[in-house]
Amino acid sequence: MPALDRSLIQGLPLFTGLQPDDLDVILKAARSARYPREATIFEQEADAHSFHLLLNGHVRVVRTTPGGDQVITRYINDGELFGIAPAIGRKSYPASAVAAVDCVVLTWPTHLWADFAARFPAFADNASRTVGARLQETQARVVEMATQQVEQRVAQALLRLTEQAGRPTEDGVEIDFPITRQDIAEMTGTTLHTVSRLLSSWEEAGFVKSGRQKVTIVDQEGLRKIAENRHQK
Amino acid sequence: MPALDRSLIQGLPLFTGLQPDDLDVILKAARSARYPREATIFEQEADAHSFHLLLNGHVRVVRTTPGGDQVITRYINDGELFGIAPAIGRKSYPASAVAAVDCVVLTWPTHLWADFAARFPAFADNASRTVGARLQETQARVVEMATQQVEQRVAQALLRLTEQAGRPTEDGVEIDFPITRQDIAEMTGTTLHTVSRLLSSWEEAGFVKSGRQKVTIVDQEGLRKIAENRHQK
DNA sequence: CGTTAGTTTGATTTAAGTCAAGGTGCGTGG
DNA sequence: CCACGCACCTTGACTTAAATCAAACTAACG
Repeated sequence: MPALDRSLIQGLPLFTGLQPDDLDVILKAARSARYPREATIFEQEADAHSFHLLLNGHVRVVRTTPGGDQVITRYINDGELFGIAPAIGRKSYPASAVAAVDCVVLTWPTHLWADFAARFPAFADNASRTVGARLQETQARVVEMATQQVEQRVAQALLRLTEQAGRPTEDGVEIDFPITRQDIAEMTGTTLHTVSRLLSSWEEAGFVKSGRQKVTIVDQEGLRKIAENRHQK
Repeated sequence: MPALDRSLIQGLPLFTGLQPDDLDVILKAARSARYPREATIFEQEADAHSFHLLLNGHVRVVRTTPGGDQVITRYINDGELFGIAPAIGRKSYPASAVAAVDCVVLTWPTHLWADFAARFPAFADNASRTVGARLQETQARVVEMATQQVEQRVAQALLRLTEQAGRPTEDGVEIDFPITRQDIAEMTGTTLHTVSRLLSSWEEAGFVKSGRQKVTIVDQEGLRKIAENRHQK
């Protein structure tokens, strides 16, 4: 196995403040793996033996309820940590992680988390900032779910996706991985039917273009008006 | 001003693993204050100059949306940190904190967070576990909002409140601070009318007793059946 | 080229919000 | 100490957003 090169990770926010030597130490302990589209990286409730960093690709984090409903907790993008349950004292993963496209992932055994945190304060710091940021985001989402209508939530979700995973095309900004109506429904707490109707009507109004597992935002400002409930009905 | 005694905080999970001397150092930097019922401890969007520990009482954390809707993010109970925005790299508070009853609060200037974290690894660790736990909780709440009906969410909210702030009485377990129908609505993303109707029907069924700003859970198991959607309609 | 996963759209139902009006317990000021 | 007023609570009637039910269409993949 060729050694992993530190250039893979040295630009990442997670590792700012670390010495090149530190990166090498960290990388030496990592295992890298590829996951094809739709492969499961880890399973909800499974023993949390590892934590992960997404080098390349997009990962869907999904919680399944006892009743069988699924909710997409978040999408993980290039350079982000995921499956960090162990870091916050959990024995098992609270959600499953599935590759939305072919992915390259670095993986470390859980017990190294504490080592890294102790040895590299900047790492501990950055990681804790990551968790903090996710808490903020998640709380914002609770507020959204509590106060906004489906239409606004779906518009907001699309805007966030374009920010995090948008790829400019001639028509506008396309979400850079395959995403179904069902996926969008699971992100926003609605049904695929409602999402389909919304996309149809937005397509008619010229805000988006969409097809099978594909959404392109044509008019961000227009969508933002919907998200903020400032548009003409 | 009399020095704060370390016995005030030494039993708290937040400080496990710290030496008595460490506690003294930490306490020496704290300012303690009392807040009467309904007093604002800090305001959303305000400059986050301090972080806080609730010694005694109950604090409501509330987010207000641009549209003026309010959502109760969480209740803080004895011994918990709050207003730790600075810890996760925020400049301003993302929510307001209001005393639900008369409260005693320890307060430190924000800049000490980094000092404490650097000087007392156990503190950094415990705090980071706290943030992690809140992330878990908040994500669970998103799932709830996305998949459960109002009835189940309200039942669940009451069960959580009794766990965190229940006081046994002859009738059952009473929530240990004044709480309105509106408050419960703001915790669960519904309206005071719907909460009122639910409480009325549960009172009739013998699951709860409630009055002005007061709720007592009489039959936890019964409520749990509702929360998990296992009850006879 | 057939099968299946994903999508669309119409019709109907329903959970919960909104609108409206009174009722009631409690703290305050006279 | 009492009564006045306000904050909180209840309940009925109606409306509506979004779910559910149902069916057909279509793109991609093997």
